[in-house]
Amino acid sequence: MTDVLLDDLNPQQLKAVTAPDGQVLVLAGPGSGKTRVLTRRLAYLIERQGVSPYDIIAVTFTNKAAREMESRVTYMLQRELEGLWLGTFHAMCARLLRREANYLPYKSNFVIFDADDQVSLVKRALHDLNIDDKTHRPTGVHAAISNAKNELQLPDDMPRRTYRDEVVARVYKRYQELLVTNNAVDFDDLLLLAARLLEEHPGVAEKYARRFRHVLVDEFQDTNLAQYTLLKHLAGYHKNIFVVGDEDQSIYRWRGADYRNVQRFEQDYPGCTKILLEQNYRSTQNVLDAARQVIDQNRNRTPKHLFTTRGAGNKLVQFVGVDDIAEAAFVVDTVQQYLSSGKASANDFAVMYRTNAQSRIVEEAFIHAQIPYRLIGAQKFYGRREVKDMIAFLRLVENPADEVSLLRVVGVPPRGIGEKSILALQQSAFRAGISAGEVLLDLGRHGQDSPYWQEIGRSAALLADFGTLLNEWQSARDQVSLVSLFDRIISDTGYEPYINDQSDEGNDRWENIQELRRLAYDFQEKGLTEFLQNLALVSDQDTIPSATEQEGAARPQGAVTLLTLHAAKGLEFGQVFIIGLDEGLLPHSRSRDDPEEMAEERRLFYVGMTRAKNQLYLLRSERRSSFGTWEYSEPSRFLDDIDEYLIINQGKRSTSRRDTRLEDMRWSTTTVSPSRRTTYAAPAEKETKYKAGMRVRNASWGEGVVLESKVDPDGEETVDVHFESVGFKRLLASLAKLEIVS
DNA sequence: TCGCCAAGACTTTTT
DNA sequence: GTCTTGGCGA
Repeated sequence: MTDVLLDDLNPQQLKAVTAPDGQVLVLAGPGSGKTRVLTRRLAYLIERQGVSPYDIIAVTFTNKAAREMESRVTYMLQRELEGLWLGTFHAMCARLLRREANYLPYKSNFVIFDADDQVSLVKRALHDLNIDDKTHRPTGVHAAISNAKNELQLPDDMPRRTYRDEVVARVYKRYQELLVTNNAVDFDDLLLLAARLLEEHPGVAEKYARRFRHVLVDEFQDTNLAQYTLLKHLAGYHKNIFVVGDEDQSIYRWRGADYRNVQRFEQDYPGCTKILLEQNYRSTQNVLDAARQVIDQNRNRTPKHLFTTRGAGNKLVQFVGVDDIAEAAFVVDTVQQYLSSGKASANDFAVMYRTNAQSRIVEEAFIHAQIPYRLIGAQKFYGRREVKDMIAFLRLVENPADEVSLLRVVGVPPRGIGEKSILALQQSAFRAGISAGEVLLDLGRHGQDSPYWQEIGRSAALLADFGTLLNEWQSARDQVSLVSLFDRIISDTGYEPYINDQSDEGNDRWENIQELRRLAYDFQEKGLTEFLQNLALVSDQDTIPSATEQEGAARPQGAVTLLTLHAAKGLEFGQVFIIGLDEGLLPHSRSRDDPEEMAEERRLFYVGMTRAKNQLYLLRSERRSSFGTWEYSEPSRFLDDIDEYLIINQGKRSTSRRDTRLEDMRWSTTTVSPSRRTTYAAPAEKETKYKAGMRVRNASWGEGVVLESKVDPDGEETVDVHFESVGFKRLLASLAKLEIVS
């Protein structure tokens, strides 16, 4: 009798999945089956313990994790999970707050402000308080407010030890007032308001605590105080809380995450069951050993001994480029070698870096080599101006009080409404004690009969026109589908000709609008409110296809993934390149003076290393371009922690800038054929450069014997070599840099 | 009111 | 080097 739910679990996993009621702390090393344990636990509770999905809440940090968990459990149990609360912390809090909005100064259809909105609101607050935004930069003040919120502090709770504190507290207060008038909450508010709601209204807290017989939490090490408090309340009655995490993978300290919540958990629940998952199913032992040598330098953690049955595997490869271009060239050449030998497909590779700025040079190198790649993060889609415009229109329809959105689109496309008109509108709204949006709607409805028409004066007609549009959209919202509303807005505003000037960029912008429209299509039934919430709470992170999605026929050859170390958490790749292992970059210079920050940099490196299944490449370069000049750096201190016997040093290579420029010129010609890929190739002679029996040397694999060499019609020479170190390899002569020994 | 141009800032990570 | 912001002229 087989048991699909439990049979394939190792003893520790089994113990976790089938743990009795109470508090369970699962410390799961990288690749130890953390997600599997969590999903099986959920399935186990429902299927074997007879717990109704309605009585369970499961929280994650990303939408992707939530989706994956849901689909796996649904598949496993072959049933829908009616009533289950499963989603990100932010989404679960939004759901709670919308339900309990009568306890809050918000209407239940509040909108969620993203980072940009938040900063512009801080700007507004600074302006209102006559504070100079040069000495107190909006982003900095916002960060301080955000930190306070993560610590559950309201303006009056904040310490005021310096003048700066004083300013921040005042701005925070004003900022919060503005949010209320906009009927908007920010990311941090979702957590803060939910936590405080439960704290201040025991009746509400009890309602949810009684309902949720089981609380499940993913990535527990990344919780902040607000989240921890929230969980405590949610699990306050039944006290069945199952958390999974790994202190060593806590990389969101700057967002308020406190890995010590793991220790706090043990103190708060002395009777909790603690389970360590140490068997790794992902990497080779060499990768694990190296990663352990790095992470063992950190203190205040539960030591783990990760092991695998996969064997030692290859050693790590280290490479030092003379500059960042050589560094990128090494990555691309190496990938190229794998691809042409057919040993791997492009989606087996990932290039990871500390800062987004590092991606550009790697991107260029991949473009030149014509290897498809996929860039994760860096605000690719949702940060686009046209996308934000459209979202702002929709948000305005949903919530006319949203002045940030109103100001964004009132003059888009230009319709004769400028600074003066806006000021008149705002003053009029202020006098009437209502929002600017409401004044606009009234102007639209009543035209010259509106009480505001007179006092606004000259621009009233233009404002009224826009108000009319807004009114029409609002009624369309209730009558037609979301996508129809979307189309209405575009045609009413003449948005298409405005952004699409038929240039490449214009078409690109229009494409983005179409993409957003496709997303709206998925919310035809759920409606505008849900759509907007989803837009606010998804990130580009969530666009990373999961392993199962990747295997689909959609991408036959796949693409190399380029992503930050932060974005890499939870993913795995056959071959991983970590670039920029320089002091100042990894660890980042901003972390130099703070031991806690430094420890986090180390964890970040650890997270990156443990993404590798088969091969890990560690790269740095002696100098890299920054702003236009060269910056020189020392090797990262983290490299010193890895024993030499685990590393093969590939030495240096000097792909000079001149080479790349030459490449540029070739690629800019009009025709691009696949054979052009071989620009590095030796002169097109039919004769092979390498002959069977020759002894050759290669920087990575040392010496070997040529077995066979052939030139294809493109002039590309393929050499088969048997190396003493690694055995048979098929190489492109143009890329392999083989040196003839005899 | 709008669009263009120049100066300045920017690079840590993001739900 | 590139993107954003702000100032100025039409």
